[in-house]
Amino acid sequence: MQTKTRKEQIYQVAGRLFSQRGYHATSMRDLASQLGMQGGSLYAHISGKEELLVEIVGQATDQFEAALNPLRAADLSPQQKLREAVRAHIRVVTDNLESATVFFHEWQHLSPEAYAKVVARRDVVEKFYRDLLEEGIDKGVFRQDLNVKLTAIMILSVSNWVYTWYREGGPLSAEQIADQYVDMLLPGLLVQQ
Amino acid sequence: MQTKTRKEQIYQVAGRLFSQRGYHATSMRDLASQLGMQGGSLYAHISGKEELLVEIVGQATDQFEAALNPLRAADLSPQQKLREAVRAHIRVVTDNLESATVFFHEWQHLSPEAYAKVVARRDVVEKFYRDLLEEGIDKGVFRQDLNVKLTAIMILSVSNWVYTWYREGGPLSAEQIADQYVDMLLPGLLVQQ
DNA sequence: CCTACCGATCGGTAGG
DNA sequence: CCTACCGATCGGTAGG
Repeated sequence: MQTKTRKEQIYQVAGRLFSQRGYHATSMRDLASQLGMQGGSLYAHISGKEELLVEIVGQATDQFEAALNPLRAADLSPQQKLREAVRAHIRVVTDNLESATVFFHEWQHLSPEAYAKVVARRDVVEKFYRDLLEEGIDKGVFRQDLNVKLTAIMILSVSNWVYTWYREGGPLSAEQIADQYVDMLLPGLLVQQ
Repeated sequence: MQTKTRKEQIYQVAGRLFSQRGYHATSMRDLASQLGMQGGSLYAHISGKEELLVEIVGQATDQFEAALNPLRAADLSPQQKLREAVRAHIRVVTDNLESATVFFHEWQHLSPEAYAKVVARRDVVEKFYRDLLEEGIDKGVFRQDLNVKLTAIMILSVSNWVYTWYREGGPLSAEQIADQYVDMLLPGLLVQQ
């Protein structure tokens, strides 16, 4: 296991600063000084400030996709698949709190091309939950009268919002948060027994 | 009904620009030009850039308090009170989409003193929901094993997150969104019949 | 509300 | 990775 390349170090410190102060409020000199170098020296490693934002937001999106995609074809009941999805989703948020914060807060400040790509990849995550809900409806597990789109947004709301309040060392693990959320949400989704 | 004062116009345009571009990415000259004046002229009306942020965030907080506080002592069942609270909460978000966006995105960039005040006022809103849940538990309506704090955060999550996706002219009104959310959430909160 | 300006700082580059 | 620098722009002020 090699130590981090200088480039990865730069991304990491940029993620921390962007999440704390915001993208536009972080100067390249702030970033450089935290890395023990001069402002201009950063450009030996990166092409510009926006590369940092593109990279951090891209890393976060990668993580969400890597966490959810394997569940698409998983052999689980809809209830169990929802539980595993929310667990994985919240774990991505809590394990990558800084890049998740940058992802949710700063992606609007990307250039139009990078912005469009992120929108498309966000839509994939939302579609994952819509497909999951529709699968559950087809199987007779979830209520037929669900508003699939709004329900997917509800699941995303609670899972994403974790980035605003979760702090390491808090009383609940990512799994515990997810399980308690799913326990509260499932009764409203399931058909009456 | 008097037309807006110049100061109110400045706050409004600042809210729009801050919500679109972010606080730090909006220059006082951008703002001035949208108002048909020169950059320096703004300072005849306001003390500085931060006054704008303080004012916009303060307006949003005022709205949340004004919407929820009257419900504290309302003579409603816990279920109905929850429904009215989420309706009012989401209505504040949808009716003030720009200042709500600034509130959720930019309040971290306030000076330490202004920041502390906003934190305190956010805690009041969260406490409103915790009190509501505890009242429902005491009355035997909500489950005794609810994690009150996490449940309050869940309600805040879905209600607040509306700012990220709601657009005027969409298929659902604030009331419809709120009602569908509450319909889905209540079964998980109520004691089994 | 304008003109003209202030010092400070910005992202980025040239040349080593 | 550093020194030294570029033009541009920042928030804000003085004086009218």
